[in-house]
Amino acid sequence: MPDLAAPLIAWFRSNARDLPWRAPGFSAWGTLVSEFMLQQTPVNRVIPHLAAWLERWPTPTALAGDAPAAAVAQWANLGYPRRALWLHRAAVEIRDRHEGIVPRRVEDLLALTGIGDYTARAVAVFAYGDRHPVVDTNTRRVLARALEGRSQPGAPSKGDLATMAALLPEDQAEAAIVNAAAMELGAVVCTARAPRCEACPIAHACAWRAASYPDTGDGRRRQARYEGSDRQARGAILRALRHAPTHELPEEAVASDLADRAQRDRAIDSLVADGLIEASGGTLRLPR
DNA sequence: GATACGTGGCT
DNA sequence: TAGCCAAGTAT
Repeated sequence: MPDLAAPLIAWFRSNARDLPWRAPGFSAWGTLVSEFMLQQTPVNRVIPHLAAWLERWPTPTALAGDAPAAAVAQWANLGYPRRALWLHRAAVEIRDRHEGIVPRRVEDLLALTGIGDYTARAVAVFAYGDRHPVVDTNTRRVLARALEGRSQPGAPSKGDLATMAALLPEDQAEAAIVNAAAMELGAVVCTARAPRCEACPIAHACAWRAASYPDTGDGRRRQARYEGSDRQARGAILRALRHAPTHELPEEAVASDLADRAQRDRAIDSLVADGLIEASGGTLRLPR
């Protein structure tokens, strides 16, 4: 296997974006919050929301002491609002089980609500400097191309972690950089749509390039249509509640513009089931 | 393992 | 413009 670590490290040292969570002294809590926000939301949309969030809640305990409603409202238009609820739950768990300190062990991080294989290792590596493989969608695409000669990765699997682990240098600090560099490369050079191979530090060792860029992107499912969907209806209801003075509104006033009554009721029921809203006496509100 | 889950920018 | 895409997780 070619040594990808050395060129990745060199490239990252001179090309890494100046992102807030890479600033020296950025807290583990800040890293955790940033990773929650970055779960499926683009970097540029996260940055201003992250700053506002940390100003309001500088510690897990501060967030845990506030109502879930405050978290869901502050989440604004970042998307997938259940992440706000999960982040609040994680803060409560950190306060109650870890004395208010973001845990360092992957096992403990995985036990927190809303944290999976990616986020647990991202916090352990980027906040605490420990040596673990960190694999996100960018890294999976980079590895699929460089090592397998495929244009897109296959389904996520535990094997991804083993593959990345095999590329990491022994040195802890360098291993962390390789993890970050693989993600960064996928985000800005080895992109899904129009990769900039002329700027790639590992192009010389890339199996996809050597194979003349075959299109192996078969079998990819299309994202469901959003316009007119139940998800859009949920979003409209939540947006109305976020903007309401006390985060509550009469059920009849919520999303009255939703033409499909059955769809509105479905959306309300599913939001209640998810814990994102509460319903009682004809009133809808964000969770207290 | 497939599916549900927001929102907005880009092509 | 309709579709693609974005630092995933839980069920």
